Amino acid sequence: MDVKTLCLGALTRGDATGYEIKKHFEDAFSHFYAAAGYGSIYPALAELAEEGLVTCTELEQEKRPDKKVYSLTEAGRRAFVEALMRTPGRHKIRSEFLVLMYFAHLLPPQRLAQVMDERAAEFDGLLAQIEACGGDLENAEIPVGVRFTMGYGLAVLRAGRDYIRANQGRLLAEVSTRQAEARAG
Amino acid sequence: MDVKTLCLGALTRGDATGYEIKKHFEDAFSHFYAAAGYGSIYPALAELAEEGLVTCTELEQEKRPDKKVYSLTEAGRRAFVEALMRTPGRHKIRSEFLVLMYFAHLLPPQRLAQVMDERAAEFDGLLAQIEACGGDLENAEIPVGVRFTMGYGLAVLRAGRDYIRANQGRLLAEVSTRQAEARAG
DNA sequence: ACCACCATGTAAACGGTTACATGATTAC
DNA sequence: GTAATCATGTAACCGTTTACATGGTGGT
Repeated sequence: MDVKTLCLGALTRGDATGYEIKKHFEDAFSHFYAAAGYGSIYPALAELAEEGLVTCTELEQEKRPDKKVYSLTEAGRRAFVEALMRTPGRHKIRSEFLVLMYFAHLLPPQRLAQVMDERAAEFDGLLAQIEACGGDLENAEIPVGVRFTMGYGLAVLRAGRDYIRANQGRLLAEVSTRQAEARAG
Repeated sequence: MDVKTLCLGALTRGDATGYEIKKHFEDAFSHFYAAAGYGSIYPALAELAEEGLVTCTELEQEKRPDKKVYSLTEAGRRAFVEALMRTPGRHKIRSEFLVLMYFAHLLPPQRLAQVMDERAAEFDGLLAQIEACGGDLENAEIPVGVRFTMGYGLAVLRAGRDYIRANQGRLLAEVSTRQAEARAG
């Protein structure tokens, strides 16, 4: 799924500028889709406008730079739904964190503790973000799919964080004793 | 973390060909790091050899194509550990699955059911793969870090699969009634 | 018969990240 | 004063994916 398709999706929620689209990704997608940068969003919007999938209205502002507000066209909405029908719906993970942990026996315990702390803290932050947004999962205002992704995030992030916290001490102890044994011969 | 670094890591486990390295990624990394293809592994190994981080021995085989067995050098091992010390250890997810679910209200229930079934089945497959490899997590033969990633995978994949299974019926029902309401006016 | 496994590589295409370029406002 | 927010865009770089190219062995 490329940034163009993602932008179409963001615009199904209402008109927005490139800047606002990026914020939306950070607010709603951060726990399941690595955010795209401006370097890919702005060119994507320009291309979508050329293809007639979005329209662009320039607004002059006082005390602020001008902004370009994009709106989804009917063709854009159709193209987006078709893209959703076609994509295999893969779930890809690239976890340098787990690569680091996989090679734990090669790293000093201090470094491992740091890496685990950082990840648990990040998961706590993402959990807080989901909990803050919209209050509870029973809120009928929230679209059903959005609620699904929030609940999914809560379930999986908690499982990950709890696993890290529960196994941190043991892993550190085991790595320390193994490395001490290795040094002793 | 690029493919070159990942190849160095794979070679800390013992000498291997490019083909075997890819298999190792698929066996051990599949639930936390999207596999690299041959198109990135073979060039990566060639570059590592040029840099003196690995050595390469060509073996002629009968009834099989020749193979090139790569070994980590001392410099390669140091470079790998340094890379592990430097990387921020990020945990990136790109889930088209959750993007699809986020926009559930735009999709037919049939498609949503298919997408959820596929994902739950994939998670079951990954769980089976982890459970098959090495038997139980108390196995002392398995390096501590490898055991950590296996346990992490079991915890998080189970949480994800269980969440999908538990919410599938409700989501489908809600989407159906909402879409019926929308059609009715 | 057909598919999976073993085994290596190249080249083009594609897409995303990063760095650069600019600059006022508002809140701490 | 310092950081974050608002606001857009380009260009070079980097790395991965995909398609192409080849071909014998072993199992169902």
